[in-house]
Amino acid sequence: MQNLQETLKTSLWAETLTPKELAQVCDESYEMHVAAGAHLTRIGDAANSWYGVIEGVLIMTVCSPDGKESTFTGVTNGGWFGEGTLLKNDHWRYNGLAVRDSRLACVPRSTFKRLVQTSLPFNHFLLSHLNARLGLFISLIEYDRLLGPDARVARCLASLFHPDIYPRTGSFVELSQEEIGQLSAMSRQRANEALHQLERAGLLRIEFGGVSVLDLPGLRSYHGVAQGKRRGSAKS
DNA sequence: CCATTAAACACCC
DNA sequence: GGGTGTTTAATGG
Repeated sequence: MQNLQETLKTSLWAETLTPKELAQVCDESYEMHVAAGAHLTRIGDAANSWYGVIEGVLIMTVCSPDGKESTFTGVTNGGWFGEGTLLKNDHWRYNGLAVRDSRLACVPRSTFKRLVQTSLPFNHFLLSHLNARLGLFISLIEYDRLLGPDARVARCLASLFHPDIYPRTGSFVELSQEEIGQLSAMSRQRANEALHQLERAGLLRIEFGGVSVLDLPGLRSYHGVAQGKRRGSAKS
C-alpha cells in the first residue's frame, strides 16, 4: 500500500520534473477517498483536478438518453486520468465511478496547468500518455467491431496491462465477472463462459473475485476460433 | 434457428 | 453479502 507522496514520487511523470518542481507538486496535491459505489466525477461537473489512483479501481461510464449505462474503461493503481478534460478547460464528459473503496491523488488544476506551461519534459510525458490512451481506445473500437465475445474479453483484459496507462498492475485482475462483462460489453454469464474458454486455453486462471493472467501475450493476440464463435458445432 | 441476456436460483467464499 | 455457476424463458438477428 502506498501513500500520497509515494504515489506522486513514483509516478511515470515524476521523473520528468526537477526536484524543485516535484516538491511543489507534492506540496499542492492532496488525497481523497471515494467509497465503493460513489462517484468521483459526474458528467457535467467542472474538472478541477488531475487524478491518480493510489489504491482502488475506478471505471469511466457514460449514459444513453434513456438511462442505460455503458462502461468504457477502468483505471487502477498508479493510473492517471482527467488530463484531456483539464487541457480543454472542460467539464467531465464521463462519470468516474469507484467500484472499490479508492484513494485518489489529486493534483489541482492550477498545478497541472502550470506544469503544462512551464515543463517541456512534462509535456513529453503528456503526449505519450495521451497517445497511449488513444491507441487503447482505437483498440477497443477494433475489438468491438471485429472480435467475438471470447476474444473481446481476452483483449479487454490484456489492455488492462498497458504499462503506460496501468503502471502498477500485478498479474491478478481484481474484477468480478460482472465487471469484466461491463468492460467487455456483454452480460455476466457470457463473460463467465468466455473466461472458462480462456482458462481452457491456458491463458488465465479463474479465481474468486478476479482472474490471474498466465499468458499475457496469448491474451493480447487471442483470436478465438472462427471469429469468436464457440461451441464447436462445426460438424463432428 | 441460434446466440445472447435478464431473471432467478442454489452454492460457496 | 456478494461472487459464481446454472437453468429457464424471452428476445432479436
